[in-house]
Amino acid sequence: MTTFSNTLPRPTESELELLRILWEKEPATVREIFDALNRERPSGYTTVLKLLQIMTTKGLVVRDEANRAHVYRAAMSQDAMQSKLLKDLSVRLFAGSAAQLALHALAMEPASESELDEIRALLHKRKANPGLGKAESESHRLRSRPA
Amino acid sequence: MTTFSNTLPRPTESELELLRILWEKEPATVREIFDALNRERPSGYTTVLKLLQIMTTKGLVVRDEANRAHVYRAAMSQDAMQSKLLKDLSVRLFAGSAAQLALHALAMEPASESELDEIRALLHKRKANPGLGKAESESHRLRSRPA
DNA sequence: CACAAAGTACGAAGATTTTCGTTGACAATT
DNA sequence: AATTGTCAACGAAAATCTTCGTACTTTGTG
Repeated sequence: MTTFSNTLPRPTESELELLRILWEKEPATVREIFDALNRERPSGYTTVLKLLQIMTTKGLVVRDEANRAHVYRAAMSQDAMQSKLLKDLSVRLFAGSAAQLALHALAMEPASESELDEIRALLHKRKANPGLGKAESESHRLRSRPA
Repeated sequence: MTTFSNTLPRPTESELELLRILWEKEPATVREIFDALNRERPSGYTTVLKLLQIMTTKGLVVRDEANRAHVYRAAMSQDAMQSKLLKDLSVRLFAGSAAQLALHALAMEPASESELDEIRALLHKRKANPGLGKAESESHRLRSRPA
């Protein structure tokens, strides 16, 4: 097979759309994904198929070819992808500060009580244990810059 | 006159790069932006110029043509753009929940004490006055990953 | 005035993304 | 076996993004 880069490329707009569906319904066939997508917006079957093929070569999804109708899965969990893209956006738009990003996001929209509680809990843990990210999987730690 | 759409398009990768410089230095001429960009990465003068022209037609920047060297400004403040793109990402990746997004971002990277304080203050205000944001939609499934 | 410097406008090539038509393989049904 | 329906593979067109060369214009200097 082609050489593996351990860093998956950033999904494009449409690719992300399919990933969203996949995370919801995986594992899924092209037909299933196609149907789900068309509940949101019109699109052709082969369009979805082609995209999934491209995403396969990019490593964004993996497929099981055992049966005639191939079965697809996302290669990266939604959680991991969220981290990845957030980090990306924080660099591009918030000078690398995820905290600034978070603050902005919080100010933007009301949160439910349970969500607020979760955040409070996180802040508590943070206070006791500052500088502890959740970078458990593949993500490396950032040096905290001069405060 | 060209018809005005009140919603600006999402800036592309390179466009965002120029916007970042603009927010820092605006108002600025092409030369100034070009110089600043080349402190980060190599690029041609006309490349920057062309991009700015495109961004002008898109409405992402506005320019003052009074003098020979046109002077550019971002059409949208950094703050507004941050909100816009964050909202966008929350829809595309977090089922519309900016709070979930914020939570994820917080968990990702250590924040400074002052930033944490800011967040605490915001949470306080939120508690006293819930539903202060824009949308009151309820869409969330909470998930705290196994620590 | 002629020349050089600095600027904008234009066009176009290359890369990537998005979309879909067509083809051929396989399977189920008659 | 012939017909009909489903599917993956392929190629290619259309749209968008990225980059830069070339040409023309304006300003300042001798």
